[in-house]
Amino acid sequence: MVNGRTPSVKDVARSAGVSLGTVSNVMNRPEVVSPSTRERVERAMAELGFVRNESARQLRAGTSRTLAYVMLDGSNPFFHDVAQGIELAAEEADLSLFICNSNGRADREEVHLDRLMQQRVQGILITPVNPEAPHLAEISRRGIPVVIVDRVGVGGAFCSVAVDDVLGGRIAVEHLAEQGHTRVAVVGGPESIGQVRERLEGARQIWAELGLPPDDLIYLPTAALTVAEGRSAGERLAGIPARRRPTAAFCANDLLALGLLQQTIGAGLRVPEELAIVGFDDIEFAAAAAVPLTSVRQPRQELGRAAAQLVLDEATNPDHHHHQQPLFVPELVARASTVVRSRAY
Amino acid sequence: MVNGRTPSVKDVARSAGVSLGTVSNVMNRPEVVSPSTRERVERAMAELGFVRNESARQLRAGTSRTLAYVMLDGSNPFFHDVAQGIELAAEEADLSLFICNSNGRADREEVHLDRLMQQRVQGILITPVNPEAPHLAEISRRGIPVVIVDRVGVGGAFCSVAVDDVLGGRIAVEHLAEQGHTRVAVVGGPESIGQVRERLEGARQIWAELGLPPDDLIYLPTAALTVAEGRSAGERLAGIPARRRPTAAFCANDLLALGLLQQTIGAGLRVPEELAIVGFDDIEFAAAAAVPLTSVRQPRQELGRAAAQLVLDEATNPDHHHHQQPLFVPELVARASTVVRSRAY
DNA sequence: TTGTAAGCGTTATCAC
DNA sequence: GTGATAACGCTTACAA
Repeated sequence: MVNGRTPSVKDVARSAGVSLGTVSNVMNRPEVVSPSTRERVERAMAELGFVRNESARQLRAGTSRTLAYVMLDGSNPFFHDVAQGIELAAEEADLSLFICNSNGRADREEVHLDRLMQQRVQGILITPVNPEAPHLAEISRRGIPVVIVDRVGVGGAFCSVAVDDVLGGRIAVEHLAEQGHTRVAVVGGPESIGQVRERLEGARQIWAELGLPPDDLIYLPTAALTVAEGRSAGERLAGIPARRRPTAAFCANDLLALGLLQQTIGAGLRVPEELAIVGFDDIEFAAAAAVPLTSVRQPRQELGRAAAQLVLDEATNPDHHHHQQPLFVPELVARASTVVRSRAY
Repeated sequence: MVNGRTPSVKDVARSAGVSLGTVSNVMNRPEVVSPSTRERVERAMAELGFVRNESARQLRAGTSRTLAYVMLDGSNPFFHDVAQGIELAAEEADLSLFICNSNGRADREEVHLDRLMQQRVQGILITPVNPEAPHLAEISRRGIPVVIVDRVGVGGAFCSVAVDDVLGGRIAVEHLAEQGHTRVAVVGGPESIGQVRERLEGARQIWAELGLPPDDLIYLPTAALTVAEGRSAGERLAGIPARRRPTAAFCANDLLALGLLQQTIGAGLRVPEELAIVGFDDIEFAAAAAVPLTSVRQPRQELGRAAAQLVLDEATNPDHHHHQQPLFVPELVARASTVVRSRAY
């Protein structure tokens, strides 16, 4: 603290009896300054409590040290796990991570993106409300690397990291069919969400391939991917006459599945004996449910980590030209909500 | 885009045929520039795709437009709800929010705080690993407002926003006593976490006041506040001989309670008939459990919002001198995990 | 109402 | 190995 002001390189230089450039060298290329002066400078820094001003650094250097992730739904732990993976990768690259949450609203998303551009972040990771929204392309055109997370960018306009959602829907329903179910509900919505669309599509595909009658795959649409909507779907399910009622349900995500599970058990039905349930994402709370939930596992942290690596490559590697769109393979984790005897978590 | 470079105020000025200062005025004090020039400038900005450089702004203006929150545990939804409350308040003040996660590790916390100081954030909200750590006081001394969230700052050194944890422990155990329980387990740890210490202390206080024998309040320590530790506590509980076994448990947070609930139901016991369970925090997943969980509710978003207001007050109000430490009153939300008939969510 | 110019704290390019 | 010095893009007096 120098005279009420927070100390600058200039103050450090004066206090250490060296020039301003030397102080900068100590911070940015320590190998170029002699050990003795370096030590003197470092002591001065410590004494004055010098903290480098990142704005000035960034302005001069023209390069920021932060990445950003714009989440789609902050109340879904899935996205926090993704964020955690990004954070790990960012940490390794010695970068800070800005986490924002659009809460599924396009206008909030735009506000956040706007701010991030002003901050000149080094790259933006985003699970977008709509991957085709023009502002995303616009940002990319400005030279800020954009990577779509948990969704495939359209037309190869961006790098993206995602899981094969269609395949995910297939293995979920295939698993139910293997358990002998011949009337299955698919629960999810709104279909404006791409992930939902594809998971449901996968379910329908495999159902047809298995030669099962289309009418026995019953679609229960929901207004959102939330626990509450899962409960409401459960009530609708209960309203179906017993001989037409599905014996199993595939939910487009774990939040829905948890809600459905709660409603079902609360109504006195046994899971999986009277209703088997499969979720999607495999968040931690899926395994922690009273009846541990079978779920289609996404490699949550890995998704984030891979996305961060892609964005860094695009930011720093001059011959990053063709956008990459790796698709991870989802994996079914069978637990007690579909398998009668197993108590495995 | 000018010449491959991202356009600056200078470019806008030239393109609009005005001076650089006028462009700045359009952004910062539009009322001072005539409508016609303003419109001309705005058109030029749009045409060039001008985006203000926040680093430069911050460097010159000496004031940053971001707040930061350092969470204690990113895998606990409670903290995300707090963060959401902060974000709402930040949004209203037109500020960005940096979210970091120390994951309970002091070293990660320091790294984050260091970065935040370099960014010259306007204020730091933190649920610290240890509120007495010297680096917190150090930051505060430098003039960056620090507000402790979900914990009371020691010795009035900081503003803080928290819930009365002792009271929370009291109402939880009082509720169990009212339901007729006379042997109760308290589950939680490590005691190095202040919140845990106080919640357990409240439980012991009321137990003594009710005149119940100390030996009938059985402490089951845990190594962390996680679902897995809750399960493990459940196993230990099951190992207690039936006539000594508690008929109810108070868990220091909902994650533990959820784990305990799962283990208990998985072992074939009925909740609440054979074991009643109370959690703490009232995260969304508490209400969503198969047997909806009774919990001590913290006003999660409100906590964040209040903390943000405090930090802003400290940052902008010159006569913010005495640190405020509002204590919110926790509230018991009774659900099916303790109350036999109720199916209320 | 508009224009001019002096920095903000840092980095990087040169001479020394 | 070290020390001046010119930017970086913006805000804000102050002058016109």
